[in-house]
Amino acid sequence: MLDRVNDWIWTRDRKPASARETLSREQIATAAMAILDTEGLAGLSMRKLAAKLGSGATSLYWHVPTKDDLIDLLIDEVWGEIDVPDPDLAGWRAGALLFGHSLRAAVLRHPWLPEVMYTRPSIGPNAMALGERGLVLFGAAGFPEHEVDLAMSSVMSYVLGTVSAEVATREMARKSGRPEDAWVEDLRKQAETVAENYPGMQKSVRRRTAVTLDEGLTTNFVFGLDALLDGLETHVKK
Amino acid sequence: MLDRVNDWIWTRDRKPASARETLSREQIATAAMAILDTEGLAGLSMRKLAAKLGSGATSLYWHVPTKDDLIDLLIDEVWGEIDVPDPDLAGWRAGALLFGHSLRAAVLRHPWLPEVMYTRPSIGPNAMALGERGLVLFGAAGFPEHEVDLAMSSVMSYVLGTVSAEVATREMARKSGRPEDAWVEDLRKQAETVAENYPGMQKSVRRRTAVTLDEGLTTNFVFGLDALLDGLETHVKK
DNA sequence: GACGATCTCGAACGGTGTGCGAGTGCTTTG
DNA sequence: CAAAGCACTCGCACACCGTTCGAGATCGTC
Repeated sequence: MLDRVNDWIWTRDRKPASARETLSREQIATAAMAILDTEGLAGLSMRKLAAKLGSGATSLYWHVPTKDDLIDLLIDEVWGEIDVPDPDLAGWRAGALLFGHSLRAAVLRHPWLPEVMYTRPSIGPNAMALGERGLVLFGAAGFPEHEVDLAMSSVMSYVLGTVSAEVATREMARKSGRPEDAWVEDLRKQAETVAENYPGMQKSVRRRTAVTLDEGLTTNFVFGLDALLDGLETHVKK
Repeated sequence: MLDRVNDWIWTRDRKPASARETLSREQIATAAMAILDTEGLAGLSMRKLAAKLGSGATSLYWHVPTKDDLIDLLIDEVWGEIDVPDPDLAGWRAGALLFGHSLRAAVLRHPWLPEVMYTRPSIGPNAMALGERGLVLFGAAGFPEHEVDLAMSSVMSYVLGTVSAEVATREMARKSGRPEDAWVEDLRKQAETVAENYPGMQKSVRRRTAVTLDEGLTTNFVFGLDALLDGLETHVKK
């Protein structure tokens, strides 16, 4: 370079340990997460991701073995966002409720999760830590030992199942590009035609569309979670 | 043609209405279902499907607008396989239990379902009929009217959530190519290393791998379903 | 200045879903 | 019997995908 002395100073003043400016796995992961959260699973391609980072597509493969591995990383990142309260603070029931809501919120923040989470094992570090804290929470409730796993996994399954369906609905609304209440109204009209010969479904659709989308989905979620926890509570030894 | 007279007779003797032998939407659907059930979602491509039917890939597009539409068709087919008992026969609780087991069995028969069912609405004819019969079943239980939808959908969500995770496990075992018990043993070893610093998870893994894969998954499923139904039952007016 | 490690990346391979338009066989009409 | 029109098939091509390979650039270290 022409101005070698200044360049020397510059580069010396910057952290001398870090070599040239380079891609990192963390950088890739956060960029990928951003694309997933805004454009969904179908919107994430290695080329697009690389473009967002201003690099060549195949450069990514030096930092990440495979697209699937990258997604594994991101899934585990999501598991890391979930709150599992200490049972000493709020007690088991309240803790489980909080856990459920936190799990739901995380999935709503990352609506691509249901599409991928059922196709691979969850054995990343955050998944492990989540499981451990969950076992502590449910262990403190007083279930017979062999039921602790069962209780926890039934709550997780309920929450993930409900919120997966919820995400599907919300994504449809979002992708339609229309205002949410207008979309609900459209849906009602359409469903009423489709459900012409099904009086029960007719009424059901009408009931569901009588409230806000968010309100309806939340009520739905809470109702089932409460019922499940009610049922589980009868198993604890007092 | 050379033998025009005979040809005339031949063609006349065959149903004159049906024209030449041709592809049909049903044919395509059943072939696609077969591929999905044996090779999974990733194993289904339009070219492979066409090859299986002995036709050109793009011929399919005359009968089916799009691959996604085809999958919608197949999903609705699955909904059609599910049993929703008449509440007069077995009562609500037993009926709901049966419904849950039937739903689980259907998903286990079509393990590709969780990967796709959360990405689209279910408004096909079979989905509608299923919903209607479900509402009848849960309606007969004696829930307050506004809770009928909630109760039914919580059961569906629980079952689908649980069985989605179950399918993920089973598919992993299947794809490993090893005998099931050997795979479980491998999993136990691996999980114990991964969960090194998590004593609760350690014990949990050991508990889970102490029984058959099938036995463990079934117990898990039944436990949560029973608990949920217990919780729901307190809502019915006696 | 040379070497080895680290990192980037263009070209290419074998796949994907699907639009287009030409072609083929069958039925119906003149 | 010919001609027209419909129902259906399908090869080609396009734009995209994940990923491999190997050549190159840039660095710290001897």
